Amino acid sequence: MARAERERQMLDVAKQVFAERGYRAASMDEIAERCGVSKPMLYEYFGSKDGLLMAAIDAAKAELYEATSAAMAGVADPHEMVWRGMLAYFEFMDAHSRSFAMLLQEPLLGPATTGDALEQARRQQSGLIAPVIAALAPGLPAPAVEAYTEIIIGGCERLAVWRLGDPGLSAAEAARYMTDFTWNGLKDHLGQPAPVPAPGVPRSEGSPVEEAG
Amino acid sequence: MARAERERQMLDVAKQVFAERGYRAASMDEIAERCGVSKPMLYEYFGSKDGLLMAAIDAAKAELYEATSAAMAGVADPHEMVWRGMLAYFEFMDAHSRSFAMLLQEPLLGPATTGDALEQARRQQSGLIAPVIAALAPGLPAPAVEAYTEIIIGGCERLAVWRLGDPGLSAAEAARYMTDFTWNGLKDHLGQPAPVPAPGVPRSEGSPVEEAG
DNA sequence: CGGGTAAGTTACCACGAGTAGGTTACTGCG
DNA sequence: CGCAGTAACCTACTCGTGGTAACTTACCCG
Repeated sequence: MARAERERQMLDVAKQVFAERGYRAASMDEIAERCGVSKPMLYEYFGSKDGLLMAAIDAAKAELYEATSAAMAGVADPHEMVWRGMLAYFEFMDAHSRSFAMLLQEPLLGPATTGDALEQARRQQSGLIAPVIAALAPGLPAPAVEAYTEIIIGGCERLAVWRLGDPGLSAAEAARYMTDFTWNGLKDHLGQPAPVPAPGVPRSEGSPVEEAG
Repeated sequence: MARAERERQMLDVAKQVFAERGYRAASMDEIAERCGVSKPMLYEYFGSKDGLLMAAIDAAKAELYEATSAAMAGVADPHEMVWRGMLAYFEFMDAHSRSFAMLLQEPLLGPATTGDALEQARRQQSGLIAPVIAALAPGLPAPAVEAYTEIIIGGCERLAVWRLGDPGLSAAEAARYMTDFTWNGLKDHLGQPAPVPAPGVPRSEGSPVEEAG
């Protein structure tokens, strides 16, 4: 089998196995076996288990970037642009939930480089978002633009992960909440301040500080 | 040495080693050695490497909860309350950056359960935030409150991680951006829509889709 | 002193990442 | 045709590290 073809096949199988088992529990032996190939071939093509993961992330990153930027391209109204981008983002997460759940949800494993790879993906997203914000709020200083961009990205990620465990929120609804919050914050919803229950007091489920041990 | 004392010592050493090496690269042998104890003792006390990590996370979680809830307790004004909570959060991250960087930044490792543990920590935070939002915006439907809460948590995390690589943003500034964004979104900053550069066109660093291979 | 228990140890196993070195098979060339 | 070179590929191994079984010491209590 030709190199390019094998490489593609290996990547597909790897993505699948990683999604099924999680990165750590996935074994190179299994991936190799499912490819109908022996382990050293994987190392020939990807160098290491981390390398294989990185390649999978890079591929996903490219797909995500393509999906979101395509959705935003050619839209004139910035409000609409953000909406389209957000919607594309959440729909992409729906379509690839299995693999992205692994990336965003299961924390900590990583090859140190994995974090960097995800960080790169975020930089791509911030490259899409920041210009829109800057264009919308010309008076906003650059650091604020950057900070808001990060906040938006974090909000998107969190909402995406949260949605994995709660099927009651469609991609469109998530995108709507996100855009709404981005534009208005809480401002549009403010009523007269009601009393806020004091934190730190034991609640019905018991104090969370205690339940740790 | 008494059990409680040993346990505490082991936890301290483990946190340190995890922070130094990262979870994956940290070996149980090294942790044991640095404790001046043999490996099976670690297993006696924590069951597994994951268990040890979980214990460390639980401890950090409790500390974080305590710090933020203490900062918010006894404050009457909700606006002020959010500000205090955010500030406490970012200051906590400053103080514990090494360990929390590992938790939030390095993605993927995990024991499947680690993700759950972090999720629990987020639930604690959402337990602090959601009531404030609900109190502030009495008309806001519950699902929206939940969604906004997640967005805020995600924004905080992202900003915290981002700050790790960019020392130019103080905890107070981060907290200010976060509260400002939470209250106003972009609304307060909107100018007349300027033209937004179209996404998807190659930029100076080259197309990110290409740079993957 | 003797028994029970809790802290602690050595010496091991299993499993999975990564590698050395050899084998097949196809291509191009005299 | 026969031979060299090369590229895909495999068997069989090493080694680090998580995890465990079985034994040893030391203390407390009657």
